[in-house]
Amino acid sequence: MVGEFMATIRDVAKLAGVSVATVSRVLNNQGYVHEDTRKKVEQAIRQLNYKPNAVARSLYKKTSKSIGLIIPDITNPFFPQLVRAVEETMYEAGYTVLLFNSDEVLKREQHIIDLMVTKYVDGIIIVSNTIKYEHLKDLSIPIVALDRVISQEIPSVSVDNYEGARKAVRLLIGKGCKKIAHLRGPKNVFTAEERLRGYMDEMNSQGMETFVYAGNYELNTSMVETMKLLTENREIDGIFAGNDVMAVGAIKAITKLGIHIPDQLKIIGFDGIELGTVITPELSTLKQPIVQLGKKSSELLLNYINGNEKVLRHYVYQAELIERDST
Amino acid sequence: MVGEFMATIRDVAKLAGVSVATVSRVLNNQGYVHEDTRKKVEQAIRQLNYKPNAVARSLYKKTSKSIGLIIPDITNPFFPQLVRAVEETMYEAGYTVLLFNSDEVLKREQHIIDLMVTKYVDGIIIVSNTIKYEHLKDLSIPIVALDRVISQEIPSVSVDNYEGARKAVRLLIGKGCKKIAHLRGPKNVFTAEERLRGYMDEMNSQGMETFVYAGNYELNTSMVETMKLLTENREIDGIFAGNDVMAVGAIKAITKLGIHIPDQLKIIGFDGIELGTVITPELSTLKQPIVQLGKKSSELLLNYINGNEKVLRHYVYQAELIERDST
DNA sequence: TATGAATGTGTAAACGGTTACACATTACTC
DNA sequence: GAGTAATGTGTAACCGTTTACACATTCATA
Repeated sequence: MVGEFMATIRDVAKLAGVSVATVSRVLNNQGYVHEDTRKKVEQAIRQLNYKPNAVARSLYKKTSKSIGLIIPDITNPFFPQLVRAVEETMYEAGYTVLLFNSDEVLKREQHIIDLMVTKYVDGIIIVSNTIKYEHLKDLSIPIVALDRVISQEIPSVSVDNYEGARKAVRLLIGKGCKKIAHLRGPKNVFTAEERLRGYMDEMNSQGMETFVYAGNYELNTSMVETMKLLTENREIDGIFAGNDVMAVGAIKAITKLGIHIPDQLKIIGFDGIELGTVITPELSTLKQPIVQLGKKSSELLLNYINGNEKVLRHYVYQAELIERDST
Repeated sequence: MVGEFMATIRDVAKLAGVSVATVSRVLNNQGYVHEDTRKKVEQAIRQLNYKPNAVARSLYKKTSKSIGLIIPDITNPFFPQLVRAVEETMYEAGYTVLLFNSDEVLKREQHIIDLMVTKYVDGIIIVSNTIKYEHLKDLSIPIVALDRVISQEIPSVSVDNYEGARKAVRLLIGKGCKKIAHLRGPKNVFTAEERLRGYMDEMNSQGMETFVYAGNYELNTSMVETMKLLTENREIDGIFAGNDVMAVGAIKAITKLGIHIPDQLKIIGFDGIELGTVITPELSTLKQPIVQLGKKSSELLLNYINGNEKVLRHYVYQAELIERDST
């Protein structure tokens, strides 16, 4: 691998008996280089186990072959797959990813962005509800918003949460549910608001009464809230949870209460994380194409970095209804 | 934030009417700077919204305030917490983390390491069974092995899998299990081998017959294998699964067969991932101090980077027995 | 008051690459 | 065979920092 001594381009040049410019040319495969010279240089490179210094290159080129990925919290089961997809795609394109957990704290996000600017990252993928266009508009590096659209001016890759929610509700109705509650996600979170809106619109269009319960996309509060919901309102026979994690929490509560799923009560989640297939009963859900989201956002960012993408793009995917045992 | 124009140290110097050396001195808070001069410089810095260029700094200092983190796969539920803890600790110390998923493919790991060397990362934390001391010995940057010990020569932070396994088996025996099977993890994986060894030793020391079934730390194969195990050998009344994911797979299979947990069969896992508390019945397990592992490995690495740590250290944590509903 | 230490500042050379430009040489074209 | 284009190579400036060194000035001490 690499020992204490690291050869520089000058060492290679000396050994090969050429100038550094020539070495650089063979390295980057550009400009004219005589075949014999190239051979000599390649030989010297091998002999010294020379690897061009990425930092020096960055300094001159103002590019680092790395991108920043800001997510709220990798511990949230939605993100590992997303991160994996991004890392994978970027790695194949020769880019390194700098990972940051922001907890959606604006101050922290801003600090992270400043940091990345000084490191010459070539682009940023961000998942955030707190950051707004005004915080980003002066930035000179490409940014894409992932999973949430931040503003019309920032390219994005996301899922149609509204339509997905309507599909979820429609399924429950189709299965004969008469009283359908919604365990909503946190306030001011884009995806949660959209899913709530979808629920409301679909319910209203069917002339059904709505029951909305607070939640924050987390398991434990969802358990508590479900307990409350079911004791307060015993005729509820369908629950649309704001995400799979909440649905799993709800299932725990429901099971604890001795209510049978899906006979007495049907439940559906949103996201399509693995957890849903692991629990009993397996969870029906609206599956987001997580890997595709990660991949597409990476490709989009790469296109912007390379200047291929000239117009602002917003990609929207549809969530896929996956029916399993909970409905 | 940062616009198209990025001020350099020369711009600051010019505006403040001093030399770049002086600006550098106030920036790094070292050497003598007259109070009045410092004021002027700080004023200029603010005025230009100047942020020192990390890349240029790296080039000269041969340091990047970043570290590499190589894990097999972030998608494996053990890793998100670990990654979070590392990122957190590093961020607080002013370091950025470069994340890589290696799938434990040696070629890829080596390539990643080469890449990091050219990027002047200050250190590496690696989780790997494939990489060996010989691949690392020529490296001049600090490395620490996480979750697995690679060799005596590489500092490490890990868990006592052997003793943990013995504790798990002892619990099952204490609960009255007569025939205890082990769903083992993948061959040649350090943690899996240690847990197997713990199982064997504890069983043998109690004069009990052993039943070992193959597995690879994954859910689906675990389900299949459990089905096989229970049809082949109906008297099994205790299962020690190599990790929690396998335990969850086993529980699914067991539930499907209509066998009641924990009355007819008890099961215990290893890891202490969140998943275990989410399923029904909640899983008994040997909880690894995942956050501590991440934190300690980061601190250890930082100490090596800063030259504080002079002797090679191996930290070993004990897994904690957590009894829940599956036993 | 002479002298050395402490304080304050600037110049220029690194760090390790890339590339504009200049200068040769060789290959075509008519 | 002259003129032009294509090919091949080197020199040196540049990217934006840090720091060794030199040089001044001020301060303290005997």
